[in-house]
Amino acid sequence: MNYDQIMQLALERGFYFPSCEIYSDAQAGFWEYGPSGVSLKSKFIELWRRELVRRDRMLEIDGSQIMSQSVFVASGHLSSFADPIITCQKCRSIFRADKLIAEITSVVVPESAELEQFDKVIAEKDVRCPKCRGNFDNAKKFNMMFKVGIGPQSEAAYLRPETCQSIFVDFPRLYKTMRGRLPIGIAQIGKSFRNEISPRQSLLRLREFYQAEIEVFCNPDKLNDIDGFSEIENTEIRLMIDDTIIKPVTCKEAVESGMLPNKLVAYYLALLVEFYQKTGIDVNKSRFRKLGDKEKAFYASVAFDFEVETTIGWLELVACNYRSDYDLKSHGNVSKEKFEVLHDNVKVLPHVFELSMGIDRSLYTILEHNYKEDKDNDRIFLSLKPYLAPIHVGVLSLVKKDGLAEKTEEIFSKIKRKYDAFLDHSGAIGRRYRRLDEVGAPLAITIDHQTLQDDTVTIRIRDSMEQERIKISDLDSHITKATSYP
RNA sequence: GCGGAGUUAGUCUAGACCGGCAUGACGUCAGCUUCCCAAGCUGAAGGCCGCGGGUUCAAAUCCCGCACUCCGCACCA
Repeated sequence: MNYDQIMQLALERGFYFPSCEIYSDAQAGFWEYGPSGVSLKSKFIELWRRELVRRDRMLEIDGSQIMSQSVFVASGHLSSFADPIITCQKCRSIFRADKLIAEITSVVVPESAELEQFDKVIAEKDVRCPKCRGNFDNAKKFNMMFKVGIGPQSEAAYLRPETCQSIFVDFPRLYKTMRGRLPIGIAQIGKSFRNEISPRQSLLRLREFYQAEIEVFCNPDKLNDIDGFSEIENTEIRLMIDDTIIKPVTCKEAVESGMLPNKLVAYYLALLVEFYQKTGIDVNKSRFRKLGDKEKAFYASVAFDFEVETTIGWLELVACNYRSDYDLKSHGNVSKEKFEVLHDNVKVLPHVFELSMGIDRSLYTILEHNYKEDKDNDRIFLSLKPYLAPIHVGVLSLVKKDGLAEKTEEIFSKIKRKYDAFLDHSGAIGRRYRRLDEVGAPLAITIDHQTLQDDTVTIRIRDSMEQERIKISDLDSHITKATSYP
């Protein structure tokens, strides 16, 4: 399977498609989820809640997507999330001002300097376009945040570039009112917005995208004091340090050998792997890659990317950043709010370990890793985990006549509220099975002539194509058993 | 943003060099038939050929601009 086949399936079966596609001014980097995509996404999120939020007793919030300017002054995004750029007047090529100046003149102007400083150096040293020798326009800041104007005065605010800022901002209230105790995870699912220069590859690089973020607030002096560590100490993760080889190690070994800095980090990396295993992504094709200093985000002191292998290369699904006290300290300074909490009768400013998950990319990977070409049976099917399948069960009449259609509809209405069921009478039965296979429906029940006599139906299993006959009265428990979360 | 290649129905696609009724397949829908794995038959719907402009009696086709998609570069918390 490859990217194009997934794309075609996504378009044909209602997983996702370009936004505003009927208009020619549609912008790149915006995609919509269709019915199958929404269903898959909701189930993925429910699994995330089960395996991370509830398992670790995290607090989940739902914050605003538009946040005030001060938030991003404090977070550093206004200065650090923007690149100083210069445009060649002649060939319109764009360069990073600081990098080009450093390269040509060896004068170092910091990235966050005032724009006039770049212009000054460019004029003094006669810096010209390396491609065409043209002169440059004045330097500009390209900020990846979308700015919005609030109210009639258009006061500056921004669409959040990451969901975690509301978690930091809300931390004092949550900690007080929810009886917080370190370490504590606060989680959020929602949209983030980044003005990417060149969005690419549908769900993989979007300007508006879903994140599932977890910020673990912890006492920096107690990073090896983790209650649940024994639960995961034998969980195997695949670590890549120094961009060399991927080494499968248990979490216990990783901490003891110093590959991971502490038990807290190991614990959450393990939860992540256990979660992804249950999504049906092949974790044997995954790695935690330790980032070098140049690659890390401006706020991170230690960072691991959880990456998976796909047909278009390694894909980052989760950024795991040890943000230390960077965020709470700066929000404390800018807002004057107190972020210290009492832990074992000592006042501490918590540190933060972050798991920032890209949902859209995860969903793409689920599709790709589960896309199966079954040449023997001339079919394509998605071997999705039954609890993630957009449709749990197809409800089919073998033929429409002889009262079978009516009986089928009767059975369908009995289960349609509880399961994602799909009713289908039209065409040959084999064709209807194939359609269900392509959206990954794990089960199909078929109503035939025998149903009218003894109230039994056949139930077909997607992966094996085998069928068994069960009583209608057992249908509910059978489907529940087959489609419930692990 | 730069360079390259593209954009024709839900999906894939012929036609473009050489301007003249937009082709085929799959899929979809209805009916017949069959009755447990994409069978067959009949019929139907679905396109301002990415958008805008220009040349022309006439543009999917030639020219210009733009948008989008893909590849490479750059960028990427």
